[in-house]
Amino acid sequence: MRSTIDPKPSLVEISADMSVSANLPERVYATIKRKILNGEIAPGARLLEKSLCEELKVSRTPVREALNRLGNEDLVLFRPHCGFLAAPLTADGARKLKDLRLIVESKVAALAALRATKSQIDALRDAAEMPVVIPGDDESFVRFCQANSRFHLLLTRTIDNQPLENIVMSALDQYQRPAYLGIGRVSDRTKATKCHHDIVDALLERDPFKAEAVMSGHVIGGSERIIKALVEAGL
Amino acid sequence: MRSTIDPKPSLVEISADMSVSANLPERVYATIKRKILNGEIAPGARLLEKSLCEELKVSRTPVREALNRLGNEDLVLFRPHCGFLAAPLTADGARKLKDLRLIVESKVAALAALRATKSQIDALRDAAEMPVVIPGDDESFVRFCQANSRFHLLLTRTIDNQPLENIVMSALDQYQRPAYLGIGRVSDRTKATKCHHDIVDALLERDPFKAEAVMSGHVIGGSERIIKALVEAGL
DNA sequence: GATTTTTAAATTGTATACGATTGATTCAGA
DNA sequence: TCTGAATCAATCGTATACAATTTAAAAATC
Repeated sequence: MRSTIDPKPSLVEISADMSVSANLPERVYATIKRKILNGEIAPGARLLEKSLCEELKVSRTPVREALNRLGNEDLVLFRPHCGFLAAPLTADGARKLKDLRLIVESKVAALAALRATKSQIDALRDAAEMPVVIPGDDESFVRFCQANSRFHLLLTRTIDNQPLENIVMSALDQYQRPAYLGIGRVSDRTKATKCHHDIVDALLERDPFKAEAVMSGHVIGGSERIIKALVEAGL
Repeated sequence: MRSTIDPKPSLVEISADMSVSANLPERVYATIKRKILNGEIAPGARLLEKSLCEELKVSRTPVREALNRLGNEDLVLFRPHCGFLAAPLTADGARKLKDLRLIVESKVAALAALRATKSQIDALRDAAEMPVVIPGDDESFVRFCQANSRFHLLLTRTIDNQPLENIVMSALDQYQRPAYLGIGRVSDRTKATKCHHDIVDALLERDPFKAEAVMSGHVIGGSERIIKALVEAGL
């Protein structure tokens, strides 16, 4: 995410309303991003600058800026002289995303166990509980994903490191994409809630090893299912 | 770094010659980046689009694209309607960079111990040796920094994960900035070389815990010196 | 002399125009 | 009918023009 001098909002929290307020490039960025994440723009689809301009009623300048920023987040690919593509969804990509999350988030959990304040841990406990998912109800599933992202983001925030937050946010965004497309869309609410609470417990006990181990299991567990589903879908 | 479909070059390796070849936005990006990293553009300095255009003999479009990309790497800050600033150099920023490197690179080392192939480890052993630094000779110091970055990047490459590589590259770039400005510019060649060899040994022994521990020490050791120097410089 | 207001210059924000490159379609030839 | 080349349309790459905003400087007031 591009750095601004003013406080940087969390993507998870703002992506919904962002597309109506704020300045032009930000709005365009948020809109295209949302369309890619929720599958409105299919993986691998070509992104025509002109179409996006007409759709969003803006010129090419802010559209190109938005596409460049999305390129930095690996949500779109860029090929010189050929334009932009929505990033394809592949099992290999999901595997790499899992590795990235494993590396970053497991260690984040460990460090959080050493550093998080009591009030931060309290906030995490509140965020640990995952909402119920009603089968067939998209809304409830979206809420589930957002609640999960929120917990992971809140945990990352205890480290107080904006670039780190951006990395985790970006990974979580990408992580949700298959699910939004109906691939590997299993929400084991009980298990996720338990993992989150276990992590909170580890923080309270100031046990970095436990925090790291639980987080590793949580990341791997969730990812394996998605990777498997992607393989089965022939991706 | 922006994703292209074609293989992505390492910044450390190409930053020198990049500024003459390649396409326009890439060239502009590489040039401005180099100027910020080596201190030619001072930390906190305002980056006027017009000046950069005149200097590089291009229009504002590629310059703005480059500045946006540098914003994503936290090398420039962006304030709406006020333009871009070269990121200031602060002790707090260095602390956060240390945390980021600690989180990412320590776990990269651990994972590398589990996954690196024999030939990758051989390549790392070759890259472990750091060149001598002749006091007062900038060239030799630049070579020292590049050799260090190269080792860390090569280690990261064993994970085979482009976004991860980009994160480490970006962190290494920022990490070098104070040194290029003459702040905390101590090159303990012997110590660095030993750390690198210890990591290689850990990989050979397939010992993720040792790899992680050595890397943690290496990152913290190097950073502490720089943070201390920044504090003493009143930043 | 300090502070506020006004005014003007400079800079960024956005749109658009033009040239370069690419990819697709058509037409000719085998 | 299939292959290949040539042409054409569409899209991207870059530059530039104009509008909106800000900063800073100068003047006026306290």
